[in-house]
Amino acid sequence: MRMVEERSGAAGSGTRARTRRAIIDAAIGLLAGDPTASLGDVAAAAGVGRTTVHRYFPERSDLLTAIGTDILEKVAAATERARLDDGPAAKALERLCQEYFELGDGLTLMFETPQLATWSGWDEETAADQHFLHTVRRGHTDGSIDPELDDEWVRNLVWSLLYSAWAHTRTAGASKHSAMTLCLHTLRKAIAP
Amino acid sequence: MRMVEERSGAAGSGTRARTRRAIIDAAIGLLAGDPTASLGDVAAAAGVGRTTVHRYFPERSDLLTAIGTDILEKVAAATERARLDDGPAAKALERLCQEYFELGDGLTLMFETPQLATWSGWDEETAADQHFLHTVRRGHTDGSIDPELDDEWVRNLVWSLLYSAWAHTRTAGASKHSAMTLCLHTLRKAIAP
DNA sequence: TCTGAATGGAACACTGATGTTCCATAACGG
DNA sequence: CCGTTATGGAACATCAGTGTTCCATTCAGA
Repeated sequence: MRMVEERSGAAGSGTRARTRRAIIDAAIGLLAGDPTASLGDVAAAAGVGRTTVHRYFPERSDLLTAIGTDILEKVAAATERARLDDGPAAKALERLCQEYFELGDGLTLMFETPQLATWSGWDEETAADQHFLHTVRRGHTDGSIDPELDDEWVRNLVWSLLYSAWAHTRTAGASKHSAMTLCLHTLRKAIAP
Repeated sequence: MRMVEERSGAAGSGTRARTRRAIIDAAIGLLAGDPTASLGDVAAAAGVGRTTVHRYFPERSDLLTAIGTDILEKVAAATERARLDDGPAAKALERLCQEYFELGDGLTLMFETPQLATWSGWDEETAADQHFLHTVRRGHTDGSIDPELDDEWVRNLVWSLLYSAWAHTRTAGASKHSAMTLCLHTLRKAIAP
């Protein structure tokens, strides 16, 4: 008999948690490149047997859900770190941009995998999303963000720029840093009043 | 015995050409929403039997190739219409943006379907692509485009903005016109020196 | 009208992914 | 060190999509 560790979806720490993470991380990296990759591929990428993948995620959809949840958590954490309420809203968005950029493949997945969006907690406005939109509106009043630009438009814009930045590192072989510089430079000019 | 009409991939005009178009158009609309849609779904969407689809495109990859070619042609035509060499480069890009916007679902497909990009004539620089990059560099010298912005970055930026604009019409339920206005407004500010 | 072209649908074989079960082995942890 | 726990791999049933063949029917156009 063992302690009940998995009470709220978060597995206890130990061997299981580590394996679980390995599978999710491998899946994110792999699916970002090819959303149709098979579970066998995921298993291979994670360095575990296909059976083990099924042991942790009985159905493919279970894995997708876990990935979705995982990314949402990362987004929430990144939003937290950006301290959106500090200083001018425009500056806050730039900080957020940098934080989100670190999500890497998770970013690509959110863009290219509508299947993830199918899962429940997505278009239902996240707390992070609400916070983002609110910050844009704050920018409208504190004069640091162009009032012509809709809050939802700014959100879409930020995501697009981030996607572009990643694409830029791949297609133009630019360094992460220079891509981020271009990204921030562009964002700053785009949202300036 | 009949005239040899299909000499260069472009089927002759008549029943065959019309059916072919119906299939390609349906496929573009469907795959934009779900890149994994089956050929049976495509057939249903086109209002033809699955057998007929296979008659025109023996393998799935043949259909994908045809779609890729079709979109490339549309892009080329749109580039033509934008008259990139007329007036200030920045204005030229705005015109191009408007033309590309009309590609609709084709736009989404180019973004979300790397499988299409797998096919030959993609990252091999298209004439349209060359023309685009050249126009950006022209903008650097004629002073209408921020010299800080790499030509490839501007290209990625334009595509991202277009994608954002379409996403905006869906998520925010904005009209095509207002989305385009935001898009152009943002582009103008982003590339201004 | 009349003929060849175009189509739809059924039936079939084939393939790759999925999900399950079972068992032997390896690793972990007390 | 030993028992519990986790794992890998093989074998299997199932399923959906794919691609093919054949035939009866419909349609287009001369």
